[in-house]
Amino acid sequence: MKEKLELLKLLADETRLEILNILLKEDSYVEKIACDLSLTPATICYHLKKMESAGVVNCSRSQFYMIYSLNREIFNKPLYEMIKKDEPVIDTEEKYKKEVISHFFKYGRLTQLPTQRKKREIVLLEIAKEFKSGEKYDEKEVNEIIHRFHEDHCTIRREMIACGIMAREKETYWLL
Amino acid sequence: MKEKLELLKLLADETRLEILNILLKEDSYVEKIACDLSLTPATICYHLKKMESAGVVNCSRSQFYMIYSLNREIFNKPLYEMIKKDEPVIDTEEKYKKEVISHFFKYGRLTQLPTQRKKREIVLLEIAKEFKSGEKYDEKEVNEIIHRFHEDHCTIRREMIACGIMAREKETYWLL
DNA sequence: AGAATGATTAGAAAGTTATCGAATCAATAT
DNA sequence: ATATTGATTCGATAACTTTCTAATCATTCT
Repeated sequence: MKEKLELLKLLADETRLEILNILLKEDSYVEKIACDLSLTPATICYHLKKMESAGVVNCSRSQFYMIYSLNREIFNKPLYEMIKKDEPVIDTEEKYKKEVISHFFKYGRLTQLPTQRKKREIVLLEIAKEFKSGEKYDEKEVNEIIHRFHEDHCTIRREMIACGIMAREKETYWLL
Repeated sequence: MKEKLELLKLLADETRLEILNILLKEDSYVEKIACDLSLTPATICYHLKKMESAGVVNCSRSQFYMIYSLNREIFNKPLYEMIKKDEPVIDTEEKYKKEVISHFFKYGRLTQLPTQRKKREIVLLEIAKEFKSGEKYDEKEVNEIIHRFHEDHCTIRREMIACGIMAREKETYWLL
């Protein structure tokens, strides 16, 4: 998206449009363009460098001169393509997680602990979001939090440890 | 050309692109857009009015709200169309004149006086360019000038009068 | 090597534009 | 009528961009 905006900004300048129209006819070089447009070479150089770094023009040295040429492919897109925001990339993994979660949770409660290991992990990680990373919890606190999701807090607590989501030492639990 | 530049300038702004993408999804109104983008209504209004006057969006009132919508046709052009300078309009009349002139003149001399009235007039007007408007010429001078184009200066001089390109009073000639 | 030529960069000045808060306008509802 | 709600306009400010001059760089020619 950012790149599209940059390209539009490049094109939205009278001098640069003039330069592009010159290059549309034939390749040219800094001094010549400067002369054509009655501007200083410094100014033309400024614009050409800007456009070069955006890939709009290319340049190559020939003897004394830096010959600039158009990268014409860029202009084939319809204008529509230039304004349309790219869709946020759909992460299939993320999508799958959402499906699993919406399948096993109803009204914020876990309906049943999945038997498939992968799904179970997703569900447990969802519950684990209720714990703060770095904080210590005693067993009673852990049970209370888990209980908000499901009756059988013992099984789930045990699974948390088994999956390596939480760790325990004596009576203290924390997120890994 | 100017209009194209104006349109490009309109599109080359992050906020306006955001607004356009909102309108791409559905029509909306000032306050809503302002809220979506975390900007003040004044700012959104500024952009919308700018785009409206360029014909990019349309607006219509509905109850309390000014509903803005996209004018989608604008975005169908390829980007190429946006940068290319419009060709200077080819005047077919002018083109025809050039053809006639290049057909009847060789190396600056009139090869033959066209018989077709229209063509004859074009040729005569071409010769008439050698005379200064507002200046008086005697017959000798007129003949001399015409002679540069053709042997038969008498016929041509007479035709000049007949076609209403020059006028004569006694021995004096002038351009009309 | 050094002179010449064209390109590039840096820094400064001038112009343009996006944004906001405040004031005003326009339509609706009480 | 008057209060309310949303839209618009105005004036000020801050940020950005174009352009220039002057200095520097890179290549070619003598």
